[in-house]
Amino acid sequence: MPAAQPSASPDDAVHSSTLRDGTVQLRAGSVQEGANASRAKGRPRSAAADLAILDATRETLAELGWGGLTMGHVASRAGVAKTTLYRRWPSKNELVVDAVASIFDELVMPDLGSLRADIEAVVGQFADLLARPETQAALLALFAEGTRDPQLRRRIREAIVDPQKRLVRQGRAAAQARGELEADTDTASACEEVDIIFDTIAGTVEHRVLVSGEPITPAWTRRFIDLLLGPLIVG
Amino acid sequence: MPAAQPSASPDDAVHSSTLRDGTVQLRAGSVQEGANASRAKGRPRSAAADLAILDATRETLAELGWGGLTMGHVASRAGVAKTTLYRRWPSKNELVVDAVASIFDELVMPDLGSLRADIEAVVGQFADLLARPETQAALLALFAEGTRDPQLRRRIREAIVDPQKRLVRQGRAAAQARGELEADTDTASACEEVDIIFDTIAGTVEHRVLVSGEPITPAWTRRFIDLLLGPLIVG
DNA sequence: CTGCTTTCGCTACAGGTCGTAGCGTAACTG
DNA sequence: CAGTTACGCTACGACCTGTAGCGAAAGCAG
Repeated sequence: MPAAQPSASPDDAVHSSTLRDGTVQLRAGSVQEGANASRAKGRPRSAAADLAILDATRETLAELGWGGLTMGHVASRAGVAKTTLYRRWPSKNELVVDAVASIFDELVMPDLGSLRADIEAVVGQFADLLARPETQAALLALFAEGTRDPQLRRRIREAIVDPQKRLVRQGRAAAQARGELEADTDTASACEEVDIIFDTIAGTVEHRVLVSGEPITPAWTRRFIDLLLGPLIVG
Repeated sequence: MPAAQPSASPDDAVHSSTLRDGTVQLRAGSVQEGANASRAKGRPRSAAADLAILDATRETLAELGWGGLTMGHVASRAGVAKTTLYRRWPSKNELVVDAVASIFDELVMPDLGSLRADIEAVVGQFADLLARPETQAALLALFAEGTRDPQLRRRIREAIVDPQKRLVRQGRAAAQARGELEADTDTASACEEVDIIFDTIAGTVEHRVLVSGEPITPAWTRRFIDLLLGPLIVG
């Protein structure tokens, strides 16, 4: 269990989330402003090193894939000592989660005036994302590790999966406002609906691209949406 | 690229499938019975060792997961020298493909009298399969490696993915015979339809179980099928 | 400016895995 | 019997992991 110390270090929360304890700390001025509880005593960590490491991780991932990604390799590529990596991330998995999570933030729900057009646009964005080498190499490898390590799976869900469910919620809300979808009856049922739709779209596109290895063409997207948009349309 | 030589050895085809050439040979008495073309000169390979290795692979996979699976570990567990593994499989990936492929052969299309019931049954079988530790540990890890190695991806498709499309074809044919689905207009379009349906069902269930980490309940299955069975039903 | 604290890069290390090579032996064929 | 091939064993070099110790650098408090 080599991951013990870094979570005790005060600034693990710098990269947006928890390591193993449940607490999430925002950066900013911590609890009391003047006090600076346990921060800012000695030499501060180099923010430039953080960025260089994450960039080097993404680049190496794209070139050599998951198996070729070595902590030593990333370190030398980032112009940083290997020990510096281990001071920030306890293992390769955690590093890659942080390096990859940001990629998915570029997905947006456009609101193009119809549910079909909205889904088509998001599927297209997602397909483009999955076509990139670093995403391809990282995503399934992360998911695979997640099946073994519940802690890691939780982190993946918090950092990558769950945030993207906003797309489904936004798309549903827009379609409901247009009258394309019925309004929600109860909240719990709506949540399950969101989960199902998300698993369906994400799972199908991932399976198509990453497993079957076939590209996402506009024609395919149309047929896929034909399959989905049966019982959902109200009129 | 250490995987070059073993494929030259004459009996790589012994384990049920191809290594890198496209040919698939069953074991049994090979092509001509008396002739034994290029086989049977020296000491034959132990079939018991093959089975022991594949069993040991599945067991180790279930216990230690992909990361914990070591060639040396598998060898000693199977009561076999490590070199014997490398004489048969060029790498861990290839070994695991063979060890896992057979698991999926147990899926069957039941023909229960309605399309909904058929899908429900197959989804249930698939969910049970994905709940097993060795499947969980292996499947995503294999897919992940496949994104890096086109050769391996082809093997995975041939050994694991494509064979299961029979389920979709059988289910569609049965539903068409019952009049639940329209008959196919042209063959190419039907093939694409099969691909889409397969990616959708497999991808969604995998995403639900392996990524979201939520169980497949009967209620979930019903809602998922509600989502699918819109435009497909003819009446 | 002088301590105090923490991070930095560097080197070295033990432990483990990979995949191969060489050896003597076992099994099977003609 | 000789010839051929697989077998188990041992050893090996190369690589990666994650940690430890060192001197130096970078901030902050007084």
